[in-house]
Amino acid sequence: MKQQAIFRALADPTRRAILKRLQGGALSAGDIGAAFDITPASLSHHFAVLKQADLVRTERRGQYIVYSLNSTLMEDIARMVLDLFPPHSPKGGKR
Amino acid sequence: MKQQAIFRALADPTRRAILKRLQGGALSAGDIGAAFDITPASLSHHFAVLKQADLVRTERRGQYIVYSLNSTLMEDIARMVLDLFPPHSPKGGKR
DNA sequence: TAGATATTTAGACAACTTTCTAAATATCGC
DNA sequence: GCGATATTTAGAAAGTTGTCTAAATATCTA
Repeated sequence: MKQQAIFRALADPTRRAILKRLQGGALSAGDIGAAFDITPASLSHHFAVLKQADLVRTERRGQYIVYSLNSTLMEDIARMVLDLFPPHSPKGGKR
Repeated sequence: MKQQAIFRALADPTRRAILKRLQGGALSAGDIGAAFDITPASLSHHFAVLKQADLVRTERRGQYIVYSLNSTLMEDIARMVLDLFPPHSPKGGKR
């Protein structure tokens, strides 16, 4: 798990917005881009960063390339973040 | 809560290492810096970024300036991150 | 196969970051 | 108050990032 790639990917607001946009399900690059005032080329760059961090997965579907969240990473990421802070209630439990 | 400041602060490996170093308790700027091959001036810059994100607090103690984690932010940050991904098991439960 | 649509790659540029050295500020002990 | 120690501020250099335009690649439809 490339911690640095993940933190770096999350540092940009456009990329976080892309992730949010994908919460509803997979979308084509174009459909994602429709929400942003940015060129397709710039979008593509952000996708590359997200992909390198393995935060999104791609699948070509005919003419389109469809992006989806890699939500299996979620717990890892949460752990990564929590790991930066001292334990609250050391074992068993959240809450 | 300045989401952007927080994500930006976490994006740098030196700053994450500083946070880890503070897990054991408050330390002076110099004590923190002892672990890094970096000038005091550069360290100070990183402290400023962490402070701006409110991830650390400072207190002058005589000659020293003592840094400590603002761990009350921890849950907010975890939520911020998890918020980027779709809910796993919607209500009640973790695990 | 040709033209249209969707996306990425290449290359350039401005803005921001990380780092440095040098100088400024604050506090301590004498 | 002076000199020493601790930290920050200022200003500059090198590297990285986010954006753009132009061109390349892939797929669809006719």
